[in-house]
Amino acid sequence: MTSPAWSLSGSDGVWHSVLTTDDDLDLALIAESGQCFRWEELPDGGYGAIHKARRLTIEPIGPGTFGLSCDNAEFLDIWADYLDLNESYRAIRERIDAHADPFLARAAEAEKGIRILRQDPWETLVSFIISQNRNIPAIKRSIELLCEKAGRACVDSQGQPFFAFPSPEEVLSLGMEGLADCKLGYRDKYVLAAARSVLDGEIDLNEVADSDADAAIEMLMTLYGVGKKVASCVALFGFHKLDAFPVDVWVKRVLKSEYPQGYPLKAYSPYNGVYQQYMFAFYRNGQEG
DNA sequence: ACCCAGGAGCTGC
DNA sequence: GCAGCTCATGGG
Repeated sequence: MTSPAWSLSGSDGVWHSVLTTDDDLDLALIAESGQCFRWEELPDGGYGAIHKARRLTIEPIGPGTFGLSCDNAEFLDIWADYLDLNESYRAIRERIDAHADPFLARAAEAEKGIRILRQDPWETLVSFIISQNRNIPAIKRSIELLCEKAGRACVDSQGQPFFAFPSPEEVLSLGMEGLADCKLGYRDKYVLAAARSVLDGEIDLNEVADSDADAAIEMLMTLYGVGKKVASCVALFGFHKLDAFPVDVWVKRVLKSEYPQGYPLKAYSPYNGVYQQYMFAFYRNGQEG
């Protein structure tokens, strides 16, 4: 390993800790990437990110510099891993050959700063089951309702209350009646079934974690209400299988318009999921840049 | 009013 | 097997 592309300093009088990095890190692009549903934009340009039973406030305060609401110890323990800071996304971008694939090069340049967060597998599974057939505001609303209804009440270091994502037990104990308040529509039975499958051991999330992208997707697809698209998203965002390549309507458009001869999945392994994120964002954001 | 978003479950080949 | 339907649901 080379030396990390990031470092921490102590309190600057305003923030508890300050992160400095020269790798790709754009909070707005991550928040809008569709991979996470519990990031909230704050009035001062920062973001509040909820992960398990913790909440981080992070705000850009200069080039490659970010103010943090946590201390160094918590950042090293939790958030450096969550933000996947030990992976160089610049290096992943630089593998793209701009002559061979000018479109991907353009997309990656326009969307550089996206990272694949290391989110909780169970939370990601339920979130993407909820996501099917819906837009992001609707997904966020349902997830918040589910957390309020079944998650543990928590308070962050600044005294702000929030709810943790409910465990499989907590979801199961809600039952169909409790889930009805979460505006899940017909997906309620899928969410309940996922909780049962995890608790029954019908699916072993640790085994999914130990598998490669294709095997992980296959296992996830055995769950009721989980098809290939949702399984690929869960593999990529919940199990950090960077080679998983979710195909949704936007990516279908990309493949049809930009790669009529076929997309070189083999050549881009094991980073297909990262490149998918650039292309997805580039098309969805209207191919600016 | 209308369009958008994935998966299940069916039909017909 | 697999292509092509229909259904269920909530938000913009």
